[in-house]
Amino acid sequence: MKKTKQEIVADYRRSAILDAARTVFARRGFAGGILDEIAQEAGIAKGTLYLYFKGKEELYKAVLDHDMRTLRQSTLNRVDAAATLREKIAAFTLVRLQNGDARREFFRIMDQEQQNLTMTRTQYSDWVREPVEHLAAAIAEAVSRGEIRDVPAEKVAWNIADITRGAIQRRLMGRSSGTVEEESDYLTGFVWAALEKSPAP
Amino acid sequence: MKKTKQEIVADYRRSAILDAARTVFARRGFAGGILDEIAQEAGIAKGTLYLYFKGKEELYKAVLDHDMRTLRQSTLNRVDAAATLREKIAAFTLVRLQNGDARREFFRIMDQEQQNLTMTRTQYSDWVREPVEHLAAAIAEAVSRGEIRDVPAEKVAWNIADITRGAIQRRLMGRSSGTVEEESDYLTGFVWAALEKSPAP
DNA sequence: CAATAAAATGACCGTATGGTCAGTGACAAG
DNA sequence: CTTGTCACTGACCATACGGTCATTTTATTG
Repeated sequence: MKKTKQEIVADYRRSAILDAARTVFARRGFAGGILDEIAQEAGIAKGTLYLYFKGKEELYKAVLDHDMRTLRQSTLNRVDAAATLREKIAAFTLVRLQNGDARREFFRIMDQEQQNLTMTRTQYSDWVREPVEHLAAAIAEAVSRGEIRDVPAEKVAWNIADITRGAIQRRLMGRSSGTVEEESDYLTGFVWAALEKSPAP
Repeated sequence: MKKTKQEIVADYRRSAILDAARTVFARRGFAGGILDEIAQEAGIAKGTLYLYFKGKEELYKAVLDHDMRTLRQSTLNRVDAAATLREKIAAFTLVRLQNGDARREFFRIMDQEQQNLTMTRTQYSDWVREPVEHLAAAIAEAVSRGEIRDVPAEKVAWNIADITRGAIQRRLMGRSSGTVEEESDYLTGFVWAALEKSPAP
């Protein structure tokens, strides 16, 4: 069924509001984010916000939902598509770094989002955990195949997530000059050196 | 010169206020932290807060100042005291983990503190950077001595800081069961495997 | 074009909270 | 005991902000 003109306009408004909200929440956090400012940024009046979202909290959740879902999905896709463990690690770091560069504002929100919104935290922390656990499974399998050293798969997977996040943050703060590919290569190489059984002398 | 009774009481008040503020800011962040709540937690009236601090921002900064200074100092002491690179890495991870366990509230604030208080950010980011750069120097030196592989010292130092921070966060969130010593040993071992020149097969 | 419906607006309201200050009382000095 | 000082108090104020809704603007229909 074709979209009516109203639906198109409504979709456009909705995403304009989400973009504005992302910008403002990234700048000031949840508690500090001001709805008047979001409305202005979106080019509408404050009252209009309430035609599309129930209130501040729902708006915030809508931003997080959308962006985290996207990040989770693209990470899973690329990690699962990779054939070898090393490629999976490279894929993981690269997707995250690319996302970090492309959607700075969302990553700023992610950093703050450590404890707020306790109600829905389980949901979000699942979305964070899932890709890491896919990595962990691949690591465990590589260990059992004897491809790499005997390491605790889950811990290592989280370590990979941690150094990737750190690299992204340093990029967001303006340090670190190279391309995301270079950064991903470096990270993958570092981790691989820790996993390798016996590098040639 | 001996402290007068007033000075003793004043010191006590001051630190009670700092403790209360740390608790509340850790729970609700800067924007959400309520001065009435801090006063109640400290067992004083709100007006009294203003006898000891100029306002909300100064109070927040006082907490961060005190705790970050302490963390920076204890990290530097222990890292610099360690003789070998491996011991320095172990020292770094261990102090941070110990601090993470002992001062959960401060670390929760740290996590949130990514962009607020832009004025003083340079100050704080120096305090974060300094210990990492001591590590980096030790790594660079070990590289030039041929003790470890040829790695980019600064990057590796930040990677160590990143995995340590991640480990602390997972502990704060209630996952991860072992002692801080076990965790530190694991992290050190992981990093060392990545740095080692040629492990015996 | 008129009539009607739908969408958007922004002035307005209530509440929460950072900050103030006139008043209180505990304590020290004499 | 009296007096003066000063840390302390909490009622109070001003402001900011989330949320509402009567009114206005825009779109649709006949």
